[in-house]
Amino acid sequence: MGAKGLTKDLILAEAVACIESTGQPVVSLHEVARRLGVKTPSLYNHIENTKELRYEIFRYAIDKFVANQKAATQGKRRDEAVRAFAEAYHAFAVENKGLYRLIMSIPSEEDDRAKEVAIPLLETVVEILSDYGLEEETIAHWQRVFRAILHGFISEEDLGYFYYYKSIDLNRSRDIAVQCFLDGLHAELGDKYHQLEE
Amino acid sequence: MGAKGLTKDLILAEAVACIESTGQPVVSLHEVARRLGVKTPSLYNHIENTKELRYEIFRYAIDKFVANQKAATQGKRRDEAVRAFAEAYHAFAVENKGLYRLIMSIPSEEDDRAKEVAIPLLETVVEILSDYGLEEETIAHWQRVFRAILHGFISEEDLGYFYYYKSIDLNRSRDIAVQCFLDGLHAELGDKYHQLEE
DNA sequence: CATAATAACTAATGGCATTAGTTTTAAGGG
DNA sequence: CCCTTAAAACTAATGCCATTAGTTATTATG
Repeated sequence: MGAKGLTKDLILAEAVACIESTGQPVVSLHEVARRLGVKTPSLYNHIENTKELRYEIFRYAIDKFVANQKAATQGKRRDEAVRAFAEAYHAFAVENKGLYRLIMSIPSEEDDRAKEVAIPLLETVVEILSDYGLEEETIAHWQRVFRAILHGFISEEDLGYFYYYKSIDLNRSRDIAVQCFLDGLHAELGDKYHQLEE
Repeated sequence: MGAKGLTKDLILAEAVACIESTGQPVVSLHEVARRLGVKTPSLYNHIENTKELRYEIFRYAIDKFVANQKAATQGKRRDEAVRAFAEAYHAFAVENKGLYRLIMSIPSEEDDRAKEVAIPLLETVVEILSDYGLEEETIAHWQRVFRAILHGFISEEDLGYFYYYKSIDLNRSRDIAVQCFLDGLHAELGDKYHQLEE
């Protein structure tokens, strides 16, 4: 029915491409329209406004992130899964800077829809920690600790706050952080830890 | 010389007030001018542009943050200082949401000036960790771990990503995170830890 | 009191989001 | 195969904001 065959998916794809190429979590309709060879107002036939587009990109980003994390931890359990998760998390954030930044800038600004979308991300962590046989409340705490470490590290690194001591290996620091988390988790487990490892 | 006695400091103060009241890390010149009862272009007699104003606010925010952290850890050492630092860090981020967000959004975007300004923030952490008698490289790693945990936690909390399991105490999670860090640090110290505690 | 420096202003431009209203396109019925 | 019609894409316009150029007003100082 239309003229140039513009669709919501095409707009989304172009917006994502834009975000990925700039590394910025934002993109203007102007820019997306320019890249698609249409005028800005034409986009409004397919999307509500920038906020909705942002939300759609957010959903896409979460899906991609979750898939990435699931693939990385597939078939792994406990410490091995934790380490793989951390590794994949960092790699995703580095390779998809714009999308990761978007994921980490949306929820507070948007309505509760965004929070719903992000649940699977949380679940990937909870699933791994569930394998340690901890109580649900304990898992809730440690899942927060784990995510705080992962996001905090990549965020500070991305911001340039780990720029000092630049001769000192960042990957080594990250390994220490992850090991610190694992040691803490093992301590929480107490005797149960050794039973698990048998 | 002037007409209404506008100064850079007045503009800065109003911009800060604006950021604090909205909790957002950004403020428009329009808004600042309106609150000061002048027209937007008048601001340009005192500042270069929005970027420079942002930079000035950033400096102010860092100063306030560093003062807050120094005051909180004054006279304390090692674990006690670490815990006080963490507590004060969280309190600052909660009570000065706009400024904290600004601190955590600037460096990567701005030029290297911003990185310089942020050094004292790093130093407050390094000073505390220096008390453990670790090698400089080890301090560099653990300082990164500590800051990652602190920022990661407040950031996820602020974003609403700790919204799930909302019945489970956030402060308890934070205590676990800080204790996890301390345990990791103690393990790094090995035998030296017990010597320090004597 | 006059002047020069500077503050603050008005006017204007350009980028972007958004809306209203118009034209174009193409799908489907006759 | 054409003609209708609904949706797509467009033009025009508004509003918000940053920024610049050029003008007016103020005040310190000679």
